[in-house]
Amino acid sequence: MAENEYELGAAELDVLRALWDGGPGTVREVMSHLPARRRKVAYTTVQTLLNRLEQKGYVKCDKTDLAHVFRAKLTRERVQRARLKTMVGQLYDGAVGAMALHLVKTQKLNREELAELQKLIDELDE
Amino acid sequence: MAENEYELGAAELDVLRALWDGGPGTVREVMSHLPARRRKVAYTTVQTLLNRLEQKGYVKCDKTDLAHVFRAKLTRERVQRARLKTMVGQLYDGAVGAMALHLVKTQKLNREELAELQKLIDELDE
DNA sequence: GACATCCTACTACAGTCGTCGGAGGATTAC
DNA sequence: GTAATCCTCCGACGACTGTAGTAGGATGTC
Repeated sequence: MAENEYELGAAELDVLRALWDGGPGTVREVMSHLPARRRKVAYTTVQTLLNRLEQKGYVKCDKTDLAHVFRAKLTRERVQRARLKTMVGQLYDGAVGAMALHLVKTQKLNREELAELQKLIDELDE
Repeated sequence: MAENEYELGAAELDVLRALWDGGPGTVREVMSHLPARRRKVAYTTVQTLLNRLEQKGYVKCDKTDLAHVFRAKLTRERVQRARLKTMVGQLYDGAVGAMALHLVKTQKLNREELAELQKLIDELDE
């Protein structure tokens, strides 16, 4: 169960992000933290998404009050890591280096980002 | 239409990879280049996948011979780039630097990969 | 020419995802 | 206390995915 970590659709992921960004909250609160492009979905849609997320183990739900309070169970980092790993396996045959290179090369890092990356490399390098 | 570039399921992606890896080929040839874990699917499954890929514009199909010959229309790089971009948007709020950092930090690059990355940074840096 | 074989076309089916509506219970506002 | 609200629960529906079976045409084999 804890395996299929990356099995999240785009809408589910947006809801999870709303939880990460806005902290725990009710359906309505979560809805208000959705990214703009997703803001116009129906209340019950968000509710459904939240429930599915709960079933999948990404979210926990406190049902003591009338309006249930949802809270992310997995951190953003955890999900990021899993997705990264999936992608490196799917598109780079597991070659992390190739993916990193490709990322830096094609997605235009600015000077600061490059510097930071440089620093990280130096640290790892000694 | 050319938009939903990343809208590929895992199985479809594996088929596309088989085309990238093995070059153009018939259903049967493509099947033989599938990654081991996907090797046991039925012939017609691969056929269906290939046809869907064609409908989506990822693959072109030469129908002159009895056994049609399929060929990838998009390069691996193109798809990688699109996926990277999607992911950076979905999970890093567009912060490419953060994603690069995270990738390098959590997915364990070896010494050579670090060196290569270093070289790339140097090049970009001047 | 009859049979085995290979290939395509079409259909199907269950599971997931995104989306919501309606029923009906709880709370609030008069 | 009655109406308006808000919330949850449940069911649904269409699109997309993964998977595959079947019909039937083309080809090769004796």
